[in-house]
Amino acid sequence: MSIGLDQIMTAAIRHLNGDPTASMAQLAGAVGVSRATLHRHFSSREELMLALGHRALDRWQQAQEAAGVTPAAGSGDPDRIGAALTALLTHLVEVTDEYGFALTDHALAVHPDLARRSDELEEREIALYSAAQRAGLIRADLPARWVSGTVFGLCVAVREGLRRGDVARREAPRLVRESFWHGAAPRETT
Amino acid sequence: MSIGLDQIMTAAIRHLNGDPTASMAQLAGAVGVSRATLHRHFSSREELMLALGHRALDRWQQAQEAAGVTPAAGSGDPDRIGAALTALLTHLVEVTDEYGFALTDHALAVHPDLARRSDELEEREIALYSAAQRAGLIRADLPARWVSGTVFGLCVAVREGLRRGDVARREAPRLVRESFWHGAAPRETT
DNA sequence: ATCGTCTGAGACGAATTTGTCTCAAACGAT
DNA sequence: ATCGTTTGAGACAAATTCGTCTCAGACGAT
Repeated sequence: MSIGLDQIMTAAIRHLNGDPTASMAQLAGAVGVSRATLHRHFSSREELMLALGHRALDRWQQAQEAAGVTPAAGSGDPDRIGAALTALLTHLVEVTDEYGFALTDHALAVHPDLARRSDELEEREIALYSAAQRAGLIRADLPARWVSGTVFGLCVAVREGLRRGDVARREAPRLVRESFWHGAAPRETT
Repeated sequence: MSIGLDQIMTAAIRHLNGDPTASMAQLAGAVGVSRATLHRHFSSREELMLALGHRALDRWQQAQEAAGVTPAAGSGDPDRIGAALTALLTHLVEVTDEYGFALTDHALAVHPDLARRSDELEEREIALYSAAQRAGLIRADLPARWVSGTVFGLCVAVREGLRRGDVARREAPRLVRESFWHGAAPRETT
């Protein structure tokens, strides 16, 4: 069996998180495999990036499913929607930690298949934010699409913070949650 | 005089905002100039990118100065600090609109000079956020450095929103302001 | 021990990009 | 009209990356 696809992809992603422009040779080295072997698994660089992109989207999708995004949005139940939102944010932080480079990599955003899937996943989240607005959990004076954008922005912020060591991994979920819900203004202390 | 450096850089940045991996030939075409002429002004690609990076940082610095970031932080006056924060957010949105690609471009982040300047500018903003915390304008249970990160994240969100047409240009400042200060939770209606 | 499979090392050509160079044409100022 | 400057077009070599290929060695199963 030698080496598994998963190990290759995992190591490649880890390396790409640090250097998004790494060549196939660099990636092979980082994986601990010869360039020839890397090409035996992924016949071209684009194929590798496509696979990595799909993997990142898989994880994103799993995060949504684990949080019960779509069922919660359809239920209209404020409690379920609130729970789904909280769970989603936590899961998204984890995905960001693993697949951070995918957030801003241009090559991925350009690929039609990935873009389509990404849009699809985003729409599901927007549906959740819309449902949350109807349930009174999220303010209605911000477009749900923009709310989705702020979550994306917070993920980028987490990625940067983790990369530079400014943010402790165990603190990240709380920071995102607090910033997402309440921003930077002081809480109204009762 | 023929063509000015400013025009070249402006056109190059505009094009790089859409395609961050554009080659010198593509940039020359976008500028409306031959590749030879582009090389007469910037002897290498790295030199061009360095100049563009410095230009983006210039604009960022101008935004800070126009908002009076450092003086406000030093004054300790809550009113001045609050005004500086509001002004800063507005100016940052403008800079993001013009130099969005610089937010996430890897080549720029890697350059030592640019990284140093960027860190310096960020520290000034963090000083403002710290001062705002001491003045009670920003909650103290979030690290000032993280608050700076959220602003960065909101800028990335604005860039994406503008690029995809999800966010109207004139709406952007309000969205950023609201999200930064109060997040997505419904405002406590009095 | 042998066979089949997988791997690493490396050579190879193709394609792209970069930086340099030359030369002819266009342009403006005098 | 002429001179000096600037430009565009294109040729050129060098470097990098990519994808393919070959070949020898390592490995496990039988």
